Amino acid sequence: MIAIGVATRRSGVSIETFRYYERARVVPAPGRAMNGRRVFTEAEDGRLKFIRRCRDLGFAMADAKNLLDLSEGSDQECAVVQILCETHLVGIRKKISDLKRLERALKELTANCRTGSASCPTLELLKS
Amino acid sequence: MIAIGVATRRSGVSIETFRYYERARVVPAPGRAMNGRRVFTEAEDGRLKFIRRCRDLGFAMADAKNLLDLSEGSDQECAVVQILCETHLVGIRKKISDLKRLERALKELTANCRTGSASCPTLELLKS
DNA sequence: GATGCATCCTGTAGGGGCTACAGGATCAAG
DNA sequence: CTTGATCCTGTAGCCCCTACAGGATGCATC
Repeated sequence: MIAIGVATRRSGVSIETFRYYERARVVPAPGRAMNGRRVFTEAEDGRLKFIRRCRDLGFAMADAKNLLDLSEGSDQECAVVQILCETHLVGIRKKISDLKRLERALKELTANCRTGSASCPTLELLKS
Repeated sequence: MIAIGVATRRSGVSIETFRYYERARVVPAPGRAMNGRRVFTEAEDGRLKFIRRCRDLGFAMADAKNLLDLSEGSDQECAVVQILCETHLVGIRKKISDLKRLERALKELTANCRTGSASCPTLELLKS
């Protein structure tokens, strides 16, 4: 008899977010008590934690759901999991290098930014 | 007499995106020709490029607009610009370190991922 | 029993920053 | 005169929540 508040607190997902997950069919809808409130089983609790962990690792919702499905399937296809993770890793690395380029560009842009000049060199650079 | 297609192609902003900018009042609406089509001046062209550059540097829309306003103001307050850039830089660096943590976590998660095992170690770790 | 607070419910709207249509009108070239 | 490019408005969708409004319960206390 796990209530929504308990389940979500345990997994670190907010109540609102869980309801969104339910609506979006990320996780199957839990059963209901007589009073209409959601009742979570341990399995549903686990699923929520699983999804949350995937999200924390930066996986997209679709990937998270995919991984969840794989983890519940009879044959846990390790190869598929590996591909998903590897692809994600590539994306993360690309983001890092993109941000590093941004960092460099921004540093360069503001390199001449010293108080005291009449017009702002940074703005001048942005203007072209 | 610059048409929307030309102006947006020049700045690298798509037509649809420009119309969104206009709607969202990111840039002032350009004038219209007799036939109802937008007519861009050089100034509007420049603004579009400016915004685009800011976006390329990862600035949020609000910041980009802010910088644009600053660049068109009479006194280009360099200090404000500097603060905006510095804050943005901090955000970028945080994102980089967050992603690096992700990268490490993901690498660790999949470290045991070798073909041939009965159950997928990665999934086991995600399950907890 | 009444009060009060916590918890839960549904439903809807908003956010950021576009993108992708549908369904037209107009223009320029051949 | 026809074709194809360009433009117009308006609306809906994307991702992943978040934030209400407006209510119904549950539980502890007086």
